[in-house]
Amino acid sequence: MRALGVTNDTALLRRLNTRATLHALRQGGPQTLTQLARAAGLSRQTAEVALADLTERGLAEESSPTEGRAGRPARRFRFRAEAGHVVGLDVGPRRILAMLADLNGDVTEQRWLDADEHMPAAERLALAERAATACVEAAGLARGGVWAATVGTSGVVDRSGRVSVSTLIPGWTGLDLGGHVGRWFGCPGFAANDANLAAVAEHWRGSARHVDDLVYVLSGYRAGHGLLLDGRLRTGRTGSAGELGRLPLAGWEDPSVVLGEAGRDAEEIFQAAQAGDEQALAVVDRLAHGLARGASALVLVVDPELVVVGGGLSRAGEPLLERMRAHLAEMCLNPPEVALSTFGEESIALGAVRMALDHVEQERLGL
Amino acid sequence: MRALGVTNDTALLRRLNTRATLHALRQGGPQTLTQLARAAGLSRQTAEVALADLTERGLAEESSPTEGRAGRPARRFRFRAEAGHVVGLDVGPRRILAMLADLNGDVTEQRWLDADEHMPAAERLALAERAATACVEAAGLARGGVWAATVGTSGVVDRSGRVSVSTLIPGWTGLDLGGHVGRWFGCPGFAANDANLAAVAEHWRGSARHVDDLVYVLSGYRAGHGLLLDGRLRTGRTGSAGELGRLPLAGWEDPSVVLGEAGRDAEEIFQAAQAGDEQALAVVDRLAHGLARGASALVLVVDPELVVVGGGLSRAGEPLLERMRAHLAEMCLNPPEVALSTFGEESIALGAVRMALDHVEQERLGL
DNA sequence: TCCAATTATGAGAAGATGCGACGTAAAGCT
DNA sequence: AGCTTTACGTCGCATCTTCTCATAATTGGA
Repeated sequence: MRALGVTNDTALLRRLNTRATLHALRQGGPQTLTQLARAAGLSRQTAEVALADLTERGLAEESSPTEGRAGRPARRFRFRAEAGHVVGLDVGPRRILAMLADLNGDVTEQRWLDADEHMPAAERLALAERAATACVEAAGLARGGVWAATVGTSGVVDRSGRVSVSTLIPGWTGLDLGGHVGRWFGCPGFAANDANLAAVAEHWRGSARHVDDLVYVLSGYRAGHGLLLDGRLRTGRTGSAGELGRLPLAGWEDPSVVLGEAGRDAEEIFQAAQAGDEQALAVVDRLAHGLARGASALVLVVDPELVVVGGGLSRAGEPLLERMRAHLAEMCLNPPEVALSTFGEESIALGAVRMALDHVEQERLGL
Repeated sequence: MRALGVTNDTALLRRLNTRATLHALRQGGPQTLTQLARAAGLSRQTAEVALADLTERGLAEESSPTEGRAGRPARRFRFRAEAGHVVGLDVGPRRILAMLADLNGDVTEQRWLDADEHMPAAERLALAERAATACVEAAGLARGGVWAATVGTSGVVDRSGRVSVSTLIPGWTGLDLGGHVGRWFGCPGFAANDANLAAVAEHWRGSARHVDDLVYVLSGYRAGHGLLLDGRLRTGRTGSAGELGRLPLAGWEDPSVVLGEAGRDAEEIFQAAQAGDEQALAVVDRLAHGLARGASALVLVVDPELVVVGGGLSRAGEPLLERMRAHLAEMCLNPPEVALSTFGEESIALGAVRMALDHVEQERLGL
């Protein structure tokens, strides 16, 4: 029970109202003083004071004085999204993606780099740093221009940003990933599980925009489940929430085995299935069954509104979804909606950006 | 995004400070003005104003003027827990328990009534109302003295307090349980799943007091799982979170079948197991295995800190826990702690009390 | 070109709240 | 009875918000 009796003087009011003004400014784009005051639920004078404060902190700026309407031209303000930036990284077994985004979360730079599955940890880290600094330099940011950074990776990542279990990436287990990335830019650094970050991205701007309880199924080469409840990430005590590896689910089939038995290239099967090929559809059905088995455990446990399917198998598209819906309907009392991931391969880095922004908004913007 | 720009004037400060004062008053018991001010982080004057407000609302009272210390006697204030009451009910297939509690959550009246498994819904409801009103009348409460009421029952209960699925109680499906109990006392009425309420009770005052992420396993005649994350109940979109009934878990055994095969009375087996009887221990191990199977799904999905075991099988005590720990350790990467329920048969009604209090604290006390 | 209409600004007054300081009251102790 | 101790109560001041009203800067039409 904190945040109650810390400083309930008028300074708190001021902070609250500045926060409300900043929120209104970020939500509604460039606005006049009067519009901002109305949006924030404040008087014009109060909004003005708040904006003076924000301007001094570099977060707001008075912009183009007017546009063609009757009456005295209104003062317009805009949010200075370029006042700070965050870095989001996806460090996978085979590829690395770095993104640089401004305070609006708009991605201004991004770099893909290829990695090797067997690459040692130090080399992979160096590659990730190169991808990230390339973005930062391309944007011409000064030292201290990165306010927070987050890495997403496969494996179990604990609250402190340390990888506690990683089976896919050599030398990864025990690595303080969050600490490393923070040191690169002299800013707070975080790390999280890839499926969890993908879930965050979908909730932020993707298929799960209007949903607060969702399960993300990362299928394919990297597998895992992400869990968002009440709009917040659930990683569990040790960060291993959603790691179903050892749950003895009856009748589960490994996707790679299924695809192996099919004897055709995955992409080929997916296209054939979308064209209506019976044999390919049967393969997709078996894949869907496997995904639904895993997802059903999460669905039965948390009863979410939506299941978002991402990762390699999601390239099978609508036929896969349709079969997953059917299988989930058999396995669950109240089957949730099922949707495809919006962002595909970029979702993990995008979720990392969002997580870094969460920190910035809370700590530096005081939101 | 609300609660930002609603009324950020000084009245908000006042509400916040009154809230802080009330919080300090409830936490620390009867205290002097100065102590209260310090605990709430306010000046004495501000605390005084807040207390005047609370006194007017009947929530605080100036009590015994002094005790034997040097100096001018301090004014002492106490929280008037008797200003309001809540009702918590446990309506099960065979028994009904009603509790009346004051604003501190202290149970002042309680009544058990026997029901029959085959009793029609209307009759069961009438019995529940009788149990509850008996408590209210015994306490001599005036009309309007009950500020909120909650019922716990087996089955799936949705957010609105309606029973959407009930297999154990005839006529229960579709019943607006929350609405009924609210109408009895002319107050807000709520209903929730029994295992969930038991989890709430354990988190409130039981084995899970110091833990915010927990899974409650209600074992035995009534089965189910309760889920608390971040200290808050997770019921899911439709209220069916934790209903694993249709999860195809390999190697799961029905407890009643296990006990049936054992050929002895359950109570007898539990006692023998606690005395070290090998055969009885084997039965307990099979039961523990079944419970752990179900619990493991929840544990793997949400990675909680603690699993609390309640319900009939929990009477097997420490041997059951010990076996569950062993089985969970096999099934989970990071096995959580396992503990026995503190409250036994009263946990559901107690959780109902707590849920009613949650509503009262939020809506009537403005906490 | 000038004037009315329109819209927003800017300054001042009033109301509410919180806090620090200082004098005062009420007890115990010698 | 007087001193010490502890807490009370009042006063004044600072902060913050809102309301009001006069003023400024445009547009559009006569």
